[in-house]
Amino acid sequence: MSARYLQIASELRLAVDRGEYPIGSLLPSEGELAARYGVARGTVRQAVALLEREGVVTHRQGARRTVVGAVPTQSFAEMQSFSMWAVSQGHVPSARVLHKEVRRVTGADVERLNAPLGEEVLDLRRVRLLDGVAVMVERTLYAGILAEHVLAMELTEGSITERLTESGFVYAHADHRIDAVSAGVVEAELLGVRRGSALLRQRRVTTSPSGVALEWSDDRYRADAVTITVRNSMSENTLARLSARGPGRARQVARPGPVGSSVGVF
Amino acid sequence: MSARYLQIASELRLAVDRGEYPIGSLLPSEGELAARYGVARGTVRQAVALLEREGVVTHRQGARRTVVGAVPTQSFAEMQSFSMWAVSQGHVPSARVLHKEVRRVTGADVERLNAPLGEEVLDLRRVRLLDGVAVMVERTLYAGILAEHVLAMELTEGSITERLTESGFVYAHADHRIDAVSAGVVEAELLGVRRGSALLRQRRVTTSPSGVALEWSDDRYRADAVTITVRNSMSENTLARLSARGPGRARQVARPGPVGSSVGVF
DNA sequence: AAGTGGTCTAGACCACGTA
DNA sequence: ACGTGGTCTAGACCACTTC
Repeated sequence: MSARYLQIASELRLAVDRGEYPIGSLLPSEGELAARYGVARGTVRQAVALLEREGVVTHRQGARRTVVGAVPTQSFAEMQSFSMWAVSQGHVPSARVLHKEVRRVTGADVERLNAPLGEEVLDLRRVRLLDGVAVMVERTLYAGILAEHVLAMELTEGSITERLTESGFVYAHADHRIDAVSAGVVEAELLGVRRGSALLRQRRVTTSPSGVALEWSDDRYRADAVTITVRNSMSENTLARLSARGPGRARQVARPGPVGSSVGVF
Repeated sequence: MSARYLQIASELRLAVDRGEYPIGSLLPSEGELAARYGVARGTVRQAVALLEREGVVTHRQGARRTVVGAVPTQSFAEMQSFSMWAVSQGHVPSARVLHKEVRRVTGADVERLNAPLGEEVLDLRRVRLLDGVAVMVERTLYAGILAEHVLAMELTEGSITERLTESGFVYAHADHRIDAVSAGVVEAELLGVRRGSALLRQRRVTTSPSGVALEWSDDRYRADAVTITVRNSMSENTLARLSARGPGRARQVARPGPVGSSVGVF
């Protein structure tokens, strides 16, 4: 049986979805909820803290919590895996392999993917399709410990992440860097768009619970295929906006180079 | 004086930055920290929970927490305000006003900005500059209650958000939708890039603690000017990836339209 | 088996918002 | 002034990891 505070959070979440607590209305007080569910106030606080992190309610010290609505956040796994995401959205995902190679991390990888120089990795490049339409080109470097597992898999369908999870690898953390790039010749061809058109790029480093990096990836989406959403709040911010040419304190944006040029071969 | 758990979190964060707890090392146990700081274990748990949400440490039930490193997250205010962000990064922000008008929300706004039809708003469009270079075009709709305050301000420098905060308006929540678009003729001209080149678009709805929307905005950055970063974890996810043409369950991506076309007049 | 984090209790006092 | 959330205590038991 799951923890009591998770049950309470679920019940409250459902009640919000059902419209029992309409958007803009106030949640009952912690004391009242504690009495209603027969638990200590601390347990209720765990439940509402969870809803707050999910963006369902807000807090203002001294006043009751306000319902701000249900949010379309996804599980960590769905954010990590294109396949799992696609299935959860009712689409049929697939892939076409472009390149597959075990090698060591080079200088170019360090810059592009933040991967540590010299590490042995599996370099996998694929085109990803949604209901048969190419929407993304991805390049993923899998850490050495994952390489043999991935190499043994069918790579054109199903979720690599899901199968790695079943093999006992746990993904715990991910850092995402999101920006826009222009499609190069190769990408334009693969995605069926014009050269130079806008792509949404998501670069990601995923780590295990003990902090070991498992994957470095560079995904480039057709601009019309996806939108990434983030919700943040005063009490909770995992977002940052960075100058593209270095983390601040410098004048590096003072004279930007030409924009709209090709980003080269993917 | 700030809360004890915040002090403890700060001390631990500094200790990590100083290298006292190197990346990959284990944090002392909760019991030990409680003894060291002379507080109850619950207080220590509040502190480490904060560090966990910030992405500094991970958790694994039964094992000590692992240090995964310091992260460049920004305050909520810095994410909300271009000016405050720029200053914090060591740049000089400024703005040029393109359009300023009090009017009612139209159908086009609803689609573009998720604003409620018919609401009275201040429509402000500006070009934003970093150290004198145009890097972003923004369109912001300010809720009626903010309009008179904003109209009374100097709009070419300084932070509107900051001044509204000083006037007592509190920003508590923000929903961000991030994608890539191609520069239209007007945007290309304003930003000094080629027509059709990639822009990073960030659309945002900001709400007060009581859930009332204060601002709807559409910011379009030169692709070479900024990167947005997000950190998420298994226990904490505020991220979602959406099909651009509706929230899933549909076949709407099956036959995407032409990509790379102009997005029209900003 | 021992250590550690996860959950929960029952109570206390303080800071803030509302009226 | 009162209600409500924010913080903190001291102790308990369980689930999981590690040895």
